[in-house]
Amino acid sequence: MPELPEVEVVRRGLERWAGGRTVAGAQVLHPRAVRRHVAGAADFEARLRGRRFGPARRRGKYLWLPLDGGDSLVAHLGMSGQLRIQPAGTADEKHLRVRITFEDPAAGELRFVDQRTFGGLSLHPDAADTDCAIPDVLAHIARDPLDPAFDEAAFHAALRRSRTTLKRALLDQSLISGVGNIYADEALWRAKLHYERPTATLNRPRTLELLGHIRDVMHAALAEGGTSFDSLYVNVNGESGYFGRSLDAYGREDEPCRRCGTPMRRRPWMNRSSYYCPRCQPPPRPRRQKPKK
DNA sequence: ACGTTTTCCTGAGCGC
DNA sequence: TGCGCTCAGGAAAACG
Repeated sequence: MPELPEVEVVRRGLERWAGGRTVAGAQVLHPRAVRRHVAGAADFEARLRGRRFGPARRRGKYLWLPLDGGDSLVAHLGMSGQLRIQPAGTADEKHLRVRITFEDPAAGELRFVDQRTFGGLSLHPDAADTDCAIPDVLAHIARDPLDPAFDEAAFHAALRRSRTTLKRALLDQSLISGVGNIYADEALWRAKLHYERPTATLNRPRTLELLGHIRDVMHAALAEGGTSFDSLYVNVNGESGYFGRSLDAYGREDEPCRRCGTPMRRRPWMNRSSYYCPRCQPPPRPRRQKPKK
């Protein structure tokens, strides 16, 4: 389950191993892996041939490689996606979905491997109305907290304006991108905030503190060289990262809170789970709807 | 227009 | 041994 730091590691790997190279051919082995390329697998393959990759870019968990001529190859790893550079002739992975070969085959081929096929590749033109070059399909994705241009004031204003709850807001890609279930729980634990706290109750310093914790937990992951929760994630060099040792909240049901020792809790939340410390992160007092007599 | 729910997909893990 | 069930996850479509 790659989160933003893992995706950043993949970006760096793509930049080093695919940037500047020219595509010899592309082979789609599973149509679902290119389902977001609406013109279809054959079109995807045809339009990649002969194109040269520019420097790899990222926003949130989306990756893209600009192509000479204007479009970009957009990638999302989903839950189980991997991008790997493999020597030509290496046995196909069981869940190999797309293979991209280059005009300099000695430097290896690019493979998209994805067991659960939530991820995928597609080609898109750049958005016309943005100051920075970004594929049109990503124009609605907010900047991520590691982006120097992330607008903290606008994020705080959005929290104040909205009537939603904290974790929902953290996972809302139009407000802030790149925060997944794991790091949302980690950052909320660090900030001692409950996941169902109404966003409008945060004052500015509290919002900034929460953003600081999000960045801290992501930087910590990056410092470990890109991390992951299980072996499904592999970076472009085929090395798997692991951040499990550093998790303070996610997956720690019934284990003692590392701050106060209280057993951590897990609660069902939006068809998944939220982990929190009931003492450090007390639930918000239910808003009184109508004063009962 | 907004917030919420459902959907997509596969394999690991579990109870029986 | 194997069946059927639950769970995991991001993001977009569908729903209210």
